[in-house]
Amino acid sequence: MNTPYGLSRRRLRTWIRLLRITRRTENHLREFLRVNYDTTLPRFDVAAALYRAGKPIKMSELSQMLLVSNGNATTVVDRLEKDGFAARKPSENDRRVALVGLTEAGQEWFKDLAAAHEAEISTLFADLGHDNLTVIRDMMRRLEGEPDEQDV
Amino acid sequence: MNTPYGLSRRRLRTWIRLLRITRRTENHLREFLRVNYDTTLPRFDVAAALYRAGKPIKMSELSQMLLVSNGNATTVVDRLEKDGFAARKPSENDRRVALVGLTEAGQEWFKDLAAAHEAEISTLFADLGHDNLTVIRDMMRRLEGEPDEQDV
DNA sequence: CAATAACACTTCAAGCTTAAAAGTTCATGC
DNA sequence: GCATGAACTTTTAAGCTTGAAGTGTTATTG
Repeated sequence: MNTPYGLSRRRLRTWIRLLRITRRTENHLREFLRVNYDTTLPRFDVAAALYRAGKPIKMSELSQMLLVSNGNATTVVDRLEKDGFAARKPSENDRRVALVGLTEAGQEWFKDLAAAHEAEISTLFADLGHDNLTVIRDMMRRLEGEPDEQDV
Repeated sequence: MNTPYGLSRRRLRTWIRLLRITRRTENHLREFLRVNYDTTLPRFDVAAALYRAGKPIKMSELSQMLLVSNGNATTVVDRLEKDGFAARKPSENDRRVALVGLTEAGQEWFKDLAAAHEAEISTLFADLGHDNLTVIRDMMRRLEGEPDEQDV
C-alpha cells in the first residue's frame, strides 16, 4: 500500500515537517548571526525588508511584509534606530505616517550581512539543485494560491 | 532562459518562501487557537509533544523535540501545570531529571484540540493532494538529509 | 574516595511578540 | 464646518524565547 494515511493526516504531517525544517534553519541562522555578527534575526529581517524596498516605507508596510504585528515593528525599528542603522521621518503628505529606511551606515552594515546570509543558506540547502528548487517553488506557489508560472 | 538566477540565489528565495508560508500558517493557527480555544501555539506544541510521547518524558527531551531552549520548556510547562493540564514528577533513577506528562484533564483537553487542529491544517493545505504531498515529503526529506523511502 | 567534569533543570536579564487600548491625523457625509 | 468613523502608529500588559548563570545530581578519574 502506497498511502496508508488519509489526506488530512498527511497534510498534518507535511505541516509538521515544514515547521521542523523552518525552526531548524532559523535556529542555525540565529546562532550564525549572533556569533559572527553580534546581531539578531528580527533585526536582520527588518533590515532586509528595508534594504529590499530601496526607499523609506511606512511602518505598516514593513509589518505586513514581515507578517508581524505593528507593535513588533515599532520596537525592532526602535532598536535599529538606536544602533544608527535605521531612521524614521514623518511623511509630508500624511502626518499619521512614519517612513522608515536604512541609514548609510545601515546599508553598509547590511551589505556584508546579506552576502554572508545568502552563503549560509546556500550551505544549508546544499542538497537542493536546480531541479529540486523548481519542484519546491511550484509546490510553494500552489500553497500560496499563485498560478503556476515559468522562470525563477 | 529557464533559470535566470544562480543556485545560491534560488536557494535563498526558496528559504524566504518557506519562511513566509510557515509564518502565515502559524499566524492563522495562533488566531484559530486563541479565538476558538482560548489557548496559545506554544502550549499546543508542548501538549502535542507530550500526547504523542504517550508517557512522561524528560524536560530536555521535550525541548529537543520542539527545538526550543531548556528555559523555554520550563516556563511553558509551568503554565500548563498551572492550568492543570501537565504534571511533573521526579525520576526515581536520576534525581536530576524531571519527568513531565499530560494529566487526565490535559489529555481530554488536547484530544478535541488535536482534531480541530488537524482539520484546520487540512483546510489550509487543501490545494495539496496525495501526489503533491508525496513530492513535498521527498523534498523535505532531502533537506533533512534523510534517505528516500517509500510510504508516507 | 575526593576532586573534577558532565549533566539536568531552573532562574535571570534582555529581547521578541502579540492583542488590545490609546493617541493622532485624515476622510466622509451631513 | 463638524461630527463620525477610518487609518496609522505607539504604548501597554502579558506571554514567549533565548543565552548564560546558578543549583543540585551523577559520572569520571586520578
